[in-house]
Amino acid sequence: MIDVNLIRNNPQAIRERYLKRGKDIDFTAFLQLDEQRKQIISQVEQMKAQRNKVSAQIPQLKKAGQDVAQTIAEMKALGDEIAKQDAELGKVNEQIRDFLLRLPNLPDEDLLAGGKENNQPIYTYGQKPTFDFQPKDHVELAKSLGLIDYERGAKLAGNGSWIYTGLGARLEWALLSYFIDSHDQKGYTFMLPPYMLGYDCGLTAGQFPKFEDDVYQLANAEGNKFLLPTAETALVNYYRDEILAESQLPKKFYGYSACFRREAGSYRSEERGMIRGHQFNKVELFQYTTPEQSDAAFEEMVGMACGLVEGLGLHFQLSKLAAGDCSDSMARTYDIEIYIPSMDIYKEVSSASNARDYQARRGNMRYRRESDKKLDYMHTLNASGLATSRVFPALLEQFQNADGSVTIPEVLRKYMGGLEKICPVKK
RNA sequence: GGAGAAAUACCCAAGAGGCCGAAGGGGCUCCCCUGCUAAGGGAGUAGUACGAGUGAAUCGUAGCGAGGGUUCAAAUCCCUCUUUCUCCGCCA
Repeated sequence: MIDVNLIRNNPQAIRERYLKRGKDIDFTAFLQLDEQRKQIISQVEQMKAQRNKVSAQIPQLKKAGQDVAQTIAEMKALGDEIAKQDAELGKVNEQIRDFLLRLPNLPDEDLLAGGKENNQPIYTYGQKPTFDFQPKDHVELAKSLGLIDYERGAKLAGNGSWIYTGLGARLEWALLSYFIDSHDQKGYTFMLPPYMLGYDCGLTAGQFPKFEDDVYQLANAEGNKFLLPTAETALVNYYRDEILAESQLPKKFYGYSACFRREAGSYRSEERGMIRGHQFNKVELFQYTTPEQSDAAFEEMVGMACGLVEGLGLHFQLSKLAAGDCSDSMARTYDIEIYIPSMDIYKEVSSASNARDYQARRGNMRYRRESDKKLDYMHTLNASGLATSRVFPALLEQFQNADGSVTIPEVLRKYMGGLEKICPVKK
């Protein structure tokens, strides 16, 4: 949610900032509603003040032995009018709230306008691997090495599901362990959140009400629960409706969770195997900061995510996303795109974003400033660190050898009993 | 899943339709006394959101877990929900 005053003060300027996202938003009707709201509030509060005043007098009049029937009748009428106006106000407020909740975040000023085509690669690590043999894609590799069972995954849970088996499970787990150890060394606190979250979590994160269909809703759970699409959705709600002291910030967390996404209507046919599934593993970095701290925090988190991929020795590029390609809740996003040889494209394994105060406003998460003791909204930031299930296929493809084996990166070996190489299984 | 109890300000806690924005403690802040890591006395201590006003002050409205309802008037009565605790059952 953005600051309403921005719209009140200069709707044209805000409209222009949204145009960078490719969204033309007309605030005329909203501003009328906003005026209407103020009018009703003034009226209804005057009436309530009157009612409070007279109600306080009634017991005194009674004590004095006066007849209060007439006064009570008047107050009854006033009460009815108040109820009517309150209902009207409720409706207006609801419309205002809905409008604001559906507004995306304002993109940072320095972002290029437009969509994907205007994303800018700003850093590259390593280079495209070259093979003096016919390289396999990750699906073939995972099968021949006995790491993934796609068929039985589909048998159990349908298209878009797979099962890690044996060394495949070990490798996935090794990646997670590597990420976890790295983040812990940087002073981030490990969190394991619930996977089933209440509706308000989605509201704060910015997924709801606009993108309710992107997640799995739990039909017979108590309350309005859904399966989290990322640990961010949980972590961003940790301090919902709370006020922290400035000295407590920044708060640095990372969480692991399986992530569940419907991916309805996705490009699954061109994305074989584990590139896009309904369930995948991801470690997520998260920070709560003051506005002054958030730029530095963003750089730190991008750096950590890049560091992980570099530690694995995988070729990737870092892209600064154009305004229209940032997700709705985010003011700026950098993607780490890892190279997938079989597709000859770069695929996102990490998305680092600064939401600024957008999520904090939705979740009412504030801090008290030292300087003037006033309350202000925190900034929230997140970065995948990393999506294991995207790194896995890139790793298989980039580190495959002519004999069909895959070399395990140095940093993962201690998590796999020192194993250096995974070799094809004999049938 | 079944039965019961509870939710009040930073913390503990009173409160049972109007005199309650809320007694009393504790803590914290300031002041006095004393004088020196003790004790005593006094004062202050909802924060917040919204509206009006404005450099400010100030006024109003909401707010006793949340949301509804009854009433001229609700912390107080009624309904729904959430959370916590105790007991039983079941289970990793």
